[in-house]
Amino acid sequence: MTTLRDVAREAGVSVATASRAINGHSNVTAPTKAAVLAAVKKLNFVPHSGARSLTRRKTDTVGVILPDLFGEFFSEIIRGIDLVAHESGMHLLLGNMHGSTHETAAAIAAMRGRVDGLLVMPPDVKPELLSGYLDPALPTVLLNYDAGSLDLPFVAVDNYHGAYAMTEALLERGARQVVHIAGPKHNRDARDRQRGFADAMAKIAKVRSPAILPGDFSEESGAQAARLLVQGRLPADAVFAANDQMAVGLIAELAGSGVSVPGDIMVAGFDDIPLARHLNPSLSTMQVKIDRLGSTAMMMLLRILRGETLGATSATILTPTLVARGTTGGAVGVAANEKTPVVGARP
Amino acid sequence: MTTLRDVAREAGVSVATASRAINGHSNVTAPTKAAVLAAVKKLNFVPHSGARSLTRRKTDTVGVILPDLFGEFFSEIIRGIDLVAHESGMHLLLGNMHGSTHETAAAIAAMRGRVDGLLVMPPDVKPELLSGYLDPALPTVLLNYDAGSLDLPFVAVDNYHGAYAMTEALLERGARQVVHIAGPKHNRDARDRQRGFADAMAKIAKVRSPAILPGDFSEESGAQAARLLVQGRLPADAVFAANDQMAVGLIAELAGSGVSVPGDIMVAGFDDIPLARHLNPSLSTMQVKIDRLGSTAMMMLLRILRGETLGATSATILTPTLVARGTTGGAVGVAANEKTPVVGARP
DNA sequence: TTTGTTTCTGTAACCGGTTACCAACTAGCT
DNA sequence: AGCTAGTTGGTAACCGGTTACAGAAACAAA
Repeated sequence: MTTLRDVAREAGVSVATASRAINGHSNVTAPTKAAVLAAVKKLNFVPHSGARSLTRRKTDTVGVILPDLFGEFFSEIIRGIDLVAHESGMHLLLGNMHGSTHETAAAIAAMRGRVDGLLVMPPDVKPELLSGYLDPALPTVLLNYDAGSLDLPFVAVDNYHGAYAMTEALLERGARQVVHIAGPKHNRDARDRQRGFADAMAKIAKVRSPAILPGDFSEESGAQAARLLVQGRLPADAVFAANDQMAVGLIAELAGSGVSVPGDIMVAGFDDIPLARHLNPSLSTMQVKIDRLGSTAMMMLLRILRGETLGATSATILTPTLVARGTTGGAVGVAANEKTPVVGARP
Repeated sequence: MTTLRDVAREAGVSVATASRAINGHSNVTAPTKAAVLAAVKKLNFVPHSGARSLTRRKTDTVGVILPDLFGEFFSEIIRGIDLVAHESGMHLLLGNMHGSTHETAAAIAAMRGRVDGLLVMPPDVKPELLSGYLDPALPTVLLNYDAGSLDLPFVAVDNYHGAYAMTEALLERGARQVVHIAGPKHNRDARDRQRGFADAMAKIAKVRSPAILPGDFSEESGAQAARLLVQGRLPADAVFAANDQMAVGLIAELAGSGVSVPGDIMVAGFDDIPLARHLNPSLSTMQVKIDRLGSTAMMMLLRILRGETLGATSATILTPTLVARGTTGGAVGVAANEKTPVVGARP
């Protein structure tokens, strides 16, 4: 393990000079600099980032704390973050709270001294608890979490208006009896989507208490909802699932029961997972550009780290866009402009 | 920012004692320890991991260097790694070479002093170059890369035998003229799969030079192969695509041209991406348990870090398993035991 | 009381860099 | 030559922890 002292000795200069030569400071003569760089090459010296960040009080790393790593949602977020981070020469330190609220505190604490800033996605953590975990001295941007009372910058998805818009679209397509499959009760996204649905039904269709079936975002819970629908003979001409996964399970089960989609029942989801466009018929859904969630948050964090103040942009809300496809009779098959992009080195 | 000295002063002890009390060393009296811990709580002290790892010469972090972050392949690898890392209290530092061979060196160098070990996936880097980039003092396990001459531990997928087995299965199903859609020329996985295909054709069907269409792992290149097939009137009763993505593109295009799958042509892929089972008909493929790739590599790295020697297990090869589904006439629809698992907090 | 042993705590060096501050040297000028 | 201004490079302190070593305190034995 060669250190800076080794390089300095080899080049016949002091450690200070060696450091300055390597970091391109001006006060080093050309020959001295050359000698140092030669020594660096000869000894194969690579600076020790840990030591460097200790003195510089900068790690060039941001911590990313996610509730889980399962599925394409998180990989897209990470990709979005990485895209921006990479441009600025930042590294990503991954922290995973593995679904446990308790581990959130540990994950955040473990980041101290390792990162310059934090990107945290704490879906199930109560705001008052969260603020206790966070270090006020460490710049933090929240992911997919409306900070509300806390005045922390955040990026979130407008689940409410997205659900409202989708419900509206279903009604416009002629649906009268729209059933909603809800997500987990404690989940904010799920609750907002349900509210958007209910409000749209009340305002537009003048339906006071629309049918809402329970679900937990899993495919299986979608299938279960389908069974309830069919066996319970619940009158419905459209189903709006709180996420695509459940819509997928629902459709498969409906097909098994001989119910035609969209002929008998229209179906809509939320998220636009890649699978959505490949279903037959393809799934209508609210498209959330998940990578944007990550890249936007990262950009905000970078601005904070540069000392800028965010002002109004400290609360960024991304609006999902409606994608009408086959399950609402909107389009059939895979549209030409909807191919998935080339996937780098994916074997 | 409270430091250990602050805590020591508050508790009226020396920094050494404070450090020992916090780290649970035995040689601290109960009252002293209590005083220190009280000070820790009062000042809200969190140890600075950067400083700590400098002296301990241990970072409790492993670097993960991937060629890209796009798609479910990488997220599954990361998840597999994290699963094992988390159990051992290890953190993950993400490095992305963004497809550029040149950046590989930079990404690896940037890890020095930040990590205890490295997990590297360098699909397009030549072995002789790679060994130049790597620091022999830093324990490293290669992902999805047969180290060959280099004697580095690695985990790889047996692409050759997987492709062989799939080709064999197609022939057993009655196919006579199997066409292969190859992956990128420079890609090792792609080449191995092609070899497996060609060898199976030669050995089993006694076909010397079977038809091989070019591809690049993208959906679009699968569609293009379909066009070649249909317009070029290439005689074929089965197509084996080097990955699922291409199979997906192929099937969509064939359907558009009125070719029935598996009626006119059987189709098989490789990887078993989640989409595969949801297609209609569902896609027959070689299942690669991608998360296992990551978790196996991480376990190997942990053993090295603990000072164990890997011996024979230093080269681990994962065998893909054949999943016969609809596109080879194997099964129709989604089998009951093939539902995707519940997806944590995915909104 | 003195000595030996054990147990606890403090001092200071160290991890591997960065950088403030100062000394030495060069060059330019009177 | 003598003096100042401007460079260049060295010494040493520092980042925030850990830990080897030594010294102090407590207690038992002689």
